[in-house]
Amino acid sequence: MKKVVVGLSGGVDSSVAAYLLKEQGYEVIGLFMKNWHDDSVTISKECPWLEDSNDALIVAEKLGIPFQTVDLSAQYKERIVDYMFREYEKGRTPNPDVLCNREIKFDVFLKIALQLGADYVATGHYCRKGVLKNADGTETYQLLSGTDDNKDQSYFLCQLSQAQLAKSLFPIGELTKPEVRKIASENNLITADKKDSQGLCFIGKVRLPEFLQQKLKPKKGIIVEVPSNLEKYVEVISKFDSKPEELAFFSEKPHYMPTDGKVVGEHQGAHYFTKGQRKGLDVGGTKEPLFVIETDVDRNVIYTGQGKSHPGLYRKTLFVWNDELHWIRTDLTLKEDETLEVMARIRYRQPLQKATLYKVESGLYVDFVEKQSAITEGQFVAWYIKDELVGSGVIS
RNA sequence: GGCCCGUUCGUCUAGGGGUUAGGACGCCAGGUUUUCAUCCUGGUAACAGGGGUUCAAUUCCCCUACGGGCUA
Repeated sequence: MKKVVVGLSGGVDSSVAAYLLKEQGYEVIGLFMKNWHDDSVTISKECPWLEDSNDALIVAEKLGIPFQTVDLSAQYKERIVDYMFREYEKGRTPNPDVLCNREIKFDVFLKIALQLGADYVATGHYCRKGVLKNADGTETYQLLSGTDDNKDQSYFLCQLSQAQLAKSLFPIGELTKPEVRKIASENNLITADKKDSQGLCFIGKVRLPEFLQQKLKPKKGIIVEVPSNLEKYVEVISKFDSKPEELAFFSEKPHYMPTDGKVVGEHQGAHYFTKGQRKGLDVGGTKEPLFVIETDVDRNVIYTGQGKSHPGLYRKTLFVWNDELHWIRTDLTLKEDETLEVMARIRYRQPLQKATLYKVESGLYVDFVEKQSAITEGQFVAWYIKDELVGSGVIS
């Protein structure tokens, strides 16, 4: 009998995942990860993890499976929280949950599971795993989107490797959220009606500026409103000698100066803001809302533009450096000058966008057919072929 | 120092003898969302101050405080 360790979070999804594995005849062990204790930074109720671990325990008892708790908060702090601070400090916007999957759930946690003698780990992610048989007898694993495309969470797993996928199971990937809840309630799992968790995985909802203030001190700076008719936005019709040259041109973002607009307000630190952000600027009196179009953490200046369609918000092409480029399907890795037609997204739940990948020596261009709003450095771009996530990278 | 104009939610403003004084942006609160954001719904909030006229004044009139034009 195959042994599976399922990460029970205390939510419905992982509860049902455990239930289904049990039904399918696996030997199932429930393992709860505690990764965060500090309630002082979260918005909602205090001690959410205590309630969650209790629920996980009750579910495990109900299913008649062994249950354990592990405390990974040291690793979580080191690999996720510190990474967040480092990225924000650089003026980038990290995605801790993508990292949490790569570094914690499918690394630290996976290793613990294997030590417990498990063949697999399982989670309550809405995604599926495909297996391709190779001619030489080996297998290639696919990360496929969840059947419920309203809940598809493949994006958050975009940094997993073949080795990690090999050891993973996603029991609820074929189900929709309502179906999962139905199964939970039919089997009297107490998590059946529990509200979906939101915010940072394991930490919960936080007010980012307050959270970041633990490490990044406030620093007053100016907010500049850039007019939408700035000369820098005028598209120069240029001739390009090569495709890479053209892509380099379109992936370039405007280099703003405070003199490109007028000062409309003051902020408490450019590194607390992210591109595309509207709330928190505290600047009123405009006809349309102001959106952040650029943050300059060196000069500590935030550049904004008025309205959803401000040209400063849009770009057609982005670039990923080689060392931040990741292929799940290593067999599909592009070589220099090769291209690939894909569907891509730059944020969780963003509808997939038509794009072309173009590999150059130093990295990879992702060239979208439609201009994209708020392409943000530090976030992950993930590309798909049909329903398969084949690779991803950090936007530079 | 004489004769004109302006002062409305935090901000930009609409209005005009009887209005729940409207909107936008901001802010706040919910909702959506396992990242950051976005997005949706709702809420908060104002007639510079003091006198008149009038049944009634934010609106009309007269002063007092902050912003624009001809004049010695």
